[in-house]
Amino acid sequence: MQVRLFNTFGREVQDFVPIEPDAVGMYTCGPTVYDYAHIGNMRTYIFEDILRRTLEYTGYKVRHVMNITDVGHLTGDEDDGEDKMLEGARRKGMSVWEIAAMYTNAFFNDTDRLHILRPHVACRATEHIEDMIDLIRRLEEKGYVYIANGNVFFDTGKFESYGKMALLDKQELRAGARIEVDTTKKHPADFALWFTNSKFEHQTMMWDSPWGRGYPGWHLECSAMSMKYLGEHFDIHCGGVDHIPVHHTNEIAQSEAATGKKWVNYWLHGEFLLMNQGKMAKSTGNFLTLQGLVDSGYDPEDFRYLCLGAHYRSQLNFSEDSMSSARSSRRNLIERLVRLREAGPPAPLEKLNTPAREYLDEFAVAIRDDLNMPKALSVLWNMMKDENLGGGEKLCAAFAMDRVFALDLERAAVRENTLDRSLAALIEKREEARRNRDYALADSLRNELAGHGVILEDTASGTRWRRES
RNA sequence: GGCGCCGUACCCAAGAGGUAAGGGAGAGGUCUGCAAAACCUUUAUGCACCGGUUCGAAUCCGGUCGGCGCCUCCA
Repeated sequence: MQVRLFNTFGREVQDFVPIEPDAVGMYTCGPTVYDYAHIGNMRTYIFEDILRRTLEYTGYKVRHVMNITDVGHLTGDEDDGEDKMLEGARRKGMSVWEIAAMYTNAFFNDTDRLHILRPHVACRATEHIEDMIDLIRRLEEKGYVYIANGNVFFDTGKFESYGKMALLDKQELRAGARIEVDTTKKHPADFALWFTNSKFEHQTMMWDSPWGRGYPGWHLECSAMSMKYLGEHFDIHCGGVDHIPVHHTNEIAQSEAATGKKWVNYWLHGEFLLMNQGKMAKSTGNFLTLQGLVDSGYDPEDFRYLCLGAHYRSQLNFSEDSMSSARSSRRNLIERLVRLREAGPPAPLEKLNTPAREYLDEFAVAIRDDLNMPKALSVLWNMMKDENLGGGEKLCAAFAMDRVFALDLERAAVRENTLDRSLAALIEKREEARRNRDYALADSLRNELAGHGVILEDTASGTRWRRES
C-alpha cells in the first residue's frame, strides 16, 4: 500500500518512493543540548517517531540518523551575543562538555518516556569536526566560499536555486528587520561555514582548521553528518517548520553545491505547539517541560496522546483543558482494554477475522495518508465500540495499531493488581457489611479506601477495585 | 512591509466538491441500597463573515474580519 507524504519541497502530498525499494534513509534535526527540551520540541520528535513507525509498519527498513548539537550557537531573542552552551555552563557552574552530556541524557530520558524510538545513529557535532572541515574544503574547491573578517562564508549568490524549497524568491526579505546584518557579508543571506573571529568572548570549544582556529557554523553539521551516515542522496529529512527558511535552506545549498547533485527527496516539517496564543519558546519563558507535566499529575503518554489528536502540519493549541481531556480519553481507552484483557487474551494476529482486519486496513489507510493520526485514532475508537467484534479481536487489533501510536497499550491493559493486605481486608469487611445491609458502615469503609486511592465498583459479578489514576 | 498557514459544536480535532469522523465535557435514561463504572439516548440544516462558480460548497474563486508562524538562533 502506498504511503503518501506532504513534501515541503513542492508543497504537495506525494507518493513516497524510496531510493532503495525496501529501505529508507531518514535524518531528523536533533536538539541543541544547552537546556532542557520543552514539550513543543517534543511534539516534533513525536511526529518524526510516528513517521518512522508508519514506514516500519508498512514494511520499510528505516535507518534513522539524528544530530546532537553540542557546539554553541546564539542564545534567544535580541541576541547580540552569548553562546548557548557557554550560557548554560555559566548558569550551572559546569563546563560546556559537562552541560552537553547532562542535557543529552535529559533529552533521551524524555524521548524514552514518550516511547520515541531512539535513532540508529545519534551523532554529536563535536565528534564530526573533521567531516565538516572536509565539506568546507569541497565547497572551497568549487568556489562557493569567501572569507571576510576572518570567517568563512557560503556565497549564496553562486548557488542558483538558493531558497527554492522555502519559496524565498517570492519574498521581499526584510534583512536586518530585527537584527543587525553582518556588514562583512556580501549578501545578507550568506551564512558562516567556519568562524575564526568569534563574536563571543571566552569561546572554549575550538578546533584547528585550514582557515584558522575556530568553530563550525551551525548549518554545517547536519549536511556533513547526514551525508556521512546516509550517503550523499537520501530519502527523508525532517524538522520543525521554523527550519524551512534558514536552516534547511542553507543545508540544501551547501550540500548540493558540494556534491553537485540532489541531496534529499522528501522534506517533512512539523508544526508548532502553541501555548498562551504563541509559540512555545525557551527565550520567552513560555514553555513547559515533560517533567513539568509529570509533576502536574500527567503521564508522558497523555502528552503523546494529545499530539496524536492533531495532524502534524496543524498548529496545536496546548492548554490545561486540552491536556486533561487527552488524559481522560487515554484513561478511558485503557479502562476498556483492561476489562477486555481481564476477560481473555488477545486473538492471534494471523487468525484475525474479517471485520477486525477491515479496521486494521482502515487504520493503515489513515496513517499512510500523510500520517493522519486523528483519523487513525477515530478508527481505533470505532473498533473498540463495535459490538460485532470479540474482545480478543479488539485487543489484537488495538495492539497492532499501537505499533504506531506507541501508547504502550499492551502493558497498560494488564493492570498491576496486588493490593496491600490491610486494604484487601477493608474491602472484605465492606463486603460483609453490605451482606448485612449495614450500608452506613459499608459507605464509610468505601470512603476510607478512597482515601488510600482505591476506587470500588460494585458490579453484577462482584466488587472490582482499581487505583485512582 | 513581504511570504506561508489557519478560522468546523462548550473544548480539542478529522473531513477538502455529494450532504458534518473521533475524543473530552455536559444533559437525560437503564442498572444499583447509594455511589462508581458500564451501556443507551442526546448536544453544528451547520463549518468566521459577505459575495460568486456549481444540479450540489466546510470543501473551489474573490473580498472582509480575526488568529498564528517565518523573514533572527529556534521544534
